[in-house]
Amino acid sequence: LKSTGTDTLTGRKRATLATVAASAGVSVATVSKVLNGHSDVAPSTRSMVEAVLQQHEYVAPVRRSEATARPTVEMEFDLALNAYSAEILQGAVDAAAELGASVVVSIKAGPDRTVSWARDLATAGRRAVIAVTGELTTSHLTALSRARLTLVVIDPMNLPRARVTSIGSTNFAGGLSATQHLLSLGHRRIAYVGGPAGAASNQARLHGFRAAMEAGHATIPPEYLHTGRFRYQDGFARGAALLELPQPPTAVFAANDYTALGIIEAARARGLRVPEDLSIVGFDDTQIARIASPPLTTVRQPLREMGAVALRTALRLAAGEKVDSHHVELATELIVRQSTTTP
Amino acid sequence: LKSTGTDTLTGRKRATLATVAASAGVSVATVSKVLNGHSDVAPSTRSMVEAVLQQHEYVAPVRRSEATARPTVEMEFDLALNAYSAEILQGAVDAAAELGASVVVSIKAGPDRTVSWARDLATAGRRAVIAVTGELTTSHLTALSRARLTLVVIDPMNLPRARVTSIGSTNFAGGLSATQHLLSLGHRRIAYVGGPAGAASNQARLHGFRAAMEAGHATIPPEYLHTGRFRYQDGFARGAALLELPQPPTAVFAANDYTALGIIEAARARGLRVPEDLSIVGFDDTQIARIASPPLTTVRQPLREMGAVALRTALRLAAGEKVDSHHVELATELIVRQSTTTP
DNA sequence: CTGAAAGCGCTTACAG
DNA sequence: CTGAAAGCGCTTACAG
Repeated sequence: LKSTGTDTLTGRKRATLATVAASAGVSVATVSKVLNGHSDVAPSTRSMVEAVLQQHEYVAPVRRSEATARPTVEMEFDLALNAYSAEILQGAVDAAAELGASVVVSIKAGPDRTVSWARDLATAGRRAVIAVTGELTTSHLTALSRARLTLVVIDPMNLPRARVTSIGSTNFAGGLSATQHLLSLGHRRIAYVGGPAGAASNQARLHGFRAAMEAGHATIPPEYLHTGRFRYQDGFARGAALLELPQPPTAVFAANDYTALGIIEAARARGLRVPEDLSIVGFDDTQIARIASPPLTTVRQPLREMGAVALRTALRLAAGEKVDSHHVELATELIVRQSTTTP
Repeated sequence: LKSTGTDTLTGRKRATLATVAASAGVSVATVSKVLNGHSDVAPSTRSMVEAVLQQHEYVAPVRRSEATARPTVEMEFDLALNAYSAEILQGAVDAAAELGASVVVSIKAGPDRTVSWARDLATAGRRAVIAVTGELTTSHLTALSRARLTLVVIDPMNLPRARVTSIGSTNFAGGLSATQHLLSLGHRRIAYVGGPAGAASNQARLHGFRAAMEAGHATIPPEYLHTGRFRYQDGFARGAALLELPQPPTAVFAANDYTALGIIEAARARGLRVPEDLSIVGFDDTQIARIASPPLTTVRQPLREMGAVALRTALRLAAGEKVDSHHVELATELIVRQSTTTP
């Protein structure tokens, strides 16, 4: 006859009003009033009860309507939304629609994730959290696991040591094919304008670049190697610096499309033509690659599909199913447009 | 001691398992099993009970957590997500975060909205729906009003005759200032590459263009007027056509940024330089305007703020508050960058 | 301001 | 396959 109240994922019992009341030395009724913000509770009692609720990690019970009807996943973006986020989100929303699920969008605000943040999400009935391109901190992970929320990360900035499920793409292969493309056109002086030195995706792209250059017996002068933050401004500034060099590159591999567009503009501002005077390859194949002038040769990341896979994986994990692999890498593909030609 | 179970909005009693069981002539236990998909129910009983549930419009009880903690708004985009949607969404999500609300993203899939679609949203606990740049059909409105859901539209394609709350921007003033800018640079041969002929925002921009041209005593040859669908390809195709003309324009006002980028590329593909050989003004000031090559002179719509205002208005209306006006227009502003110069 | 107690809406182990 | 009944977790009118 008893309902266990057991959390399916962790096996730990969920705190009930009764638990909390006993622990706080008050009646269940009083705890209920505190939870509902009723005014007829002494301030001192209220704060004491609130502390005990915290301590027991009380979460409102999940109703069937929440539990079955429309699973909801929180998709959290680290930065302002843009064409890149839009593609990933599109994939997740499409996949959710197929499964009858919902996607809530949020944008990381505070400096770091707190336990109460995660608990609020659990209370609001979220099944899982998908973090996009975020930096995974220990507090982030702790908060989520305390709240018993499933986490899936897309293209994380750092590779977490804990066993976190992540979705990425074949960045090394992408860097390799972008560079091989430039080499095969006859370029030898090729620069790389990358992302943050610590970013996992940037490292993989850089190593792909290096591997192709070595295989092609092309040297990389140190002044051809730049880091950045995946932004247009980085491309503009680094691109300008590269073009000032006594021996400027004839081609640049940019670590993403925004950076590539910045380099295009740096070239245009100096009266140089792309691709005649400078070839540029980007990375991502967001919408901006197609509408750039000239249209950008770039390495396609299947962003929509990454969003879709993340959503499906998150839901599967939240339902207690196993997934084959804790890290999935989808294939990248070189898309040749008009920003590259022979030197 | 009784809890009313009354729907606060309609005053109608919500059906409970007991109601349904009595009506179906079975026990409460059986209804519960049907709802939870347990296997120990005869198929005939199951389908009969399901029919009665339907008929009584049974909805699972709403928990405190759903009812108070986090109001949720459904934001529905008519087309695939892009840089434009991203800006609006960003504004809505930021405003929601301030109010402790959540934004669920969906993308219009089917040809038209059904009553069950709206009821599903109500069942899932949505407080309101925000429709972005959609075409408002009667069935859309009927479905929402039947489900007693608040609707706010952003930049709708058609001006609904019913009293719908809508958020837009000063498109006429924007079209005017874009054109005045080109005229003041000395241009006389100015073309307009617009959106759909029936789109309200396009009409207002076109009339702003016309008003400025008339005031400046500049004539508009009919072949300088084009419609489109706000897409890059439209700009590319129409731009190419304009440049083929025996008497090509020296400047083009494009009805949005995507169209403007298409025109830039059409010019570049013909060996023309922007702005030296052709000046171009866009509309929206999405991120792509800043990263275009050259950076695009454009009319800024405060897209983020439009998203924020829509969200706040939707929540206010859903809470039963009155709003001052059923149509709000936020101010546009000309942003001069590098795609315009003297002819 | 507090809590005992009634009650609500739902679920479930079990008897038939 | 069905339902009476125990029970869970929560809320609330009311007595003190």
